Amino acid sequence: MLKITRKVEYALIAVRHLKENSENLITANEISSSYGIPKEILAKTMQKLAKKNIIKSVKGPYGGYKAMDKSSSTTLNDFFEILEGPTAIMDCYFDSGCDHLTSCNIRTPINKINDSIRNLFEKLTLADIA
Amino acid sequence: MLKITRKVEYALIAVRHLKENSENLITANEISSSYGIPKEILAKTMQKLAKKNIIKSVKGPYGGYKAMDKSSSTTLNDFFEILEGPTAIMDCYFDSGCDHLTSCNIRTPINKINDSIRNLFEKLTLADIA
DNA sequence: CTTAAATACGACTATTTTAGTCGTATTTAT
DNA sequence: ATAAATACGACTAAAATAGTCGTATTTAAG
Repeated sequence: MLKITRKVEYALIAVRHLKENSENLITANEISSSYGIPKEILAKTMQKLAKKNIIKSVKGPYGGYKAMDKSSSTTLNDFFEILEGPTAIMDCYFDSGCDHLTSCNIRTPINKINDSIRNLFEKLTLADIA
Repeated sequence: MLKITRKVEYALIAVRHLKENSENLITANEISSSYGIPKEILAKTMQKLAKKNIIKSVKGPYGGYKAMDKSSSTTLNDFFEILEGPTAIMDCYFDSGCDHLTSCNIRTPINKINDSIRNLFEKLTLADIA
C-alpha cells in the first residue's frame, strides 16, 4: 500500500532525463531503451504530460520531447493527478459514495492525515525531483 | 495509488471502537456487524493486532477484544507495518533487487519523499486517530 | 508525392495485488 | 460435554496495475 505506480515512476524518470538533456529533442524510444522501460507505456505516459504542457512534444521524424520550464510550479499533487487522477489515501476524501459514512468513526482523522500528505506533495515540485 | 488498504481501514475502525467502549470486551462479530465489515477478514486483522499487543484478546465464550493503553506510543509506521509490512512509496527504499538501480536517476529524490512520509507517520500515533 | 520516423490514442490481455471465503483447531465459561 | 469465542492457513474472487497491439496522424527528407 501507499506505493506510487510505475506510470508515475516512468514519468519522473522521463522528466528528469529530459531536463538533463534539455538542449535536445529526446524520443520516447531513447528513454525506453536507456532505462529498460516498455516503449508503448512510456510513450502514452509522456503523451499525457505533453497534453498538460508539462513537457513539449514535437511530431514527425526528428521529433521527440523536450523539458519545459514549469518544473518549479508543478507540484507533486498536480503531477500525480495528471497521471492517476486525484490522490487520496481513502476514496471518501473525494468521493462520498461510501455506504458506511454514517457509522464511520475514522473519517475525520483519516482526512487529517490526507491533508498532511497533500500538504507535503503541494510543497514539493517537479523541480525537487526531476 | 497511495491508498491505504481495507485491512488498515478495518483495523483503525476496530481500534477506535474498542477505545470508545473500553470498559467491555467486544467481539469481532459485534464490530463486523456494526460497521458492515466481513467477519473473517476483520477477525484475522484483529488477531494480528492482538499478537503485537496493540489490542488484548480474551478467548472462549464471553471473550473478545479490549483496547490497550499503548495508543500514544504506537506510531502509524508501526501500525501499518504490523498489518502490511514495511511501508514505502517505492520498493527500492527497502529492497535493492531492482534491475535498473545503476541507471536510475530518481532514487535519491524519491527516497527523500519517502523519508518525509515516514517522518509524518512517525509523528502520528494511534491515539491521534483512534 | 511517397516514405519513414516519430507522436497520439484506444481497445485489449496479462499480471499482480487486494479482498474475501472456507475449513479446522484451540481455548474456556457454563 | 457444549457452545462461543479467538487463532491460523489455504483457497478463490475481484479489482487495480502493467503491458501489448493496432491504427491514425504529423511531418522532415528524398
